[in-house]
Amino acid sequence: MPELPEVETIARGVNDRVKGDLITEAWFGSHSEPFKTPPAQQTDGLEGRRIVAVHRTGKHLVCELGPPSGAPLPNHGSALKDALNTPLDASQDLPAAQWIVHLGMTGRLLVTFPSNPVAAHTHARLRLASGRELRFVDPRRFGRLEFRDLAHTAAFAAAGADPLTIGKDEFASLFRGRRLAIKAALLNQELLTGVGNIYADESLFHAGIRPRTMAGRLTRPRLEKLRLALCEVLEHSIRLGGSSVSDYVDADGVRGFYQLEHCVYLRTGQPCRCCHSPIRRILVAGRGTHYCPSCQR
DNA sequence: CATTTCACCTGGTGGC
DNA sequence: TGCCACCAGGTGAAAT
Repeated sequence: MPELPEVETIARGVNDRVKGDLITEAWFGSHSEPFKTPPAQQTDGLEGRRIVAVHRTGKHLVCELGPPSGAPLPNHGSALKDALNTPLDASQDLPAAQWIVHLGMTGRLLVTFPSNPVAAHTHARLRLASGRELRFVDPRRFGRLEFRDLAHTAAFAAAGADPLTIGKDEFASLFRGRRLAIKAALLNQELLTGVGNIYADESLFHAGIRPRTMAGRLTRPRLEKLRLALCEVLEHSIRLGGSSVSDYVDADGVRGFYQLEHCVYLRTGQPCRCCHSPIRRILVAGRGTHYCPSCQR
């Protein structure tokens, strides 16, 4: 289940490998679910565009694309860097389109080569001028692919705030007056983007907060403790390449290691790493939720 | 309007 | 061994 650290890891890996590359050919599968923009429209939009950069916004991967074909090829290093750093007046250097990838539950964005065997449930293949191929694979098809032409559409923007950059006051105000469990609030992407089941459970453990605690009843010091725990957990996980609990892999197909650091997630019945009480599993907002009955009050 | 529930999918699990 | 009911969870639509 790709959440913020997994998506950040993939974004960095994909960016390192395809930044500056040219999309020569786009192929899409026939299942309708993954396409927020119709496949034909994505093909038309993507072919002939250069990938300026790939980054993460919440749980979304955003590929910033240059103008359609014919754009002069900058020599990879300096000219591209200039294009990224140039202020708003040089409009032809601005990203002219975006390809937005949401991985859902089981999605993968992989950088391989056309000769490599195509995995089952591959829904998109982008051939690149370098000889590489960018592939989107998603067995459950909860993921989404969207193309935005910035000449006609606004740039992608997340509804919620990024937990890594949000300040103390803004964080506290997100939960004021809310009459739902703090766990449910953490999962709400309109409040915070990027937090899913793993990091909600882990951050609540590190903050010593019960998942069912009413969000609006938490004191400011406890909310600040939660914000800091969330930052630490997310940053630590990014350093370890994310959590591989089911089938998550990065852009190169490599697993992460943060699952080894989990204190509560999927540790039902196992002793708490802190006090040795058995970890409990309950249902909150319809989702499996793990916590330590003694460390979290 | 805020909150809760459910459907969307497939692969993995466990019962028989 | 094989078949099948059941569950997982991110998101958005529908229900409360």
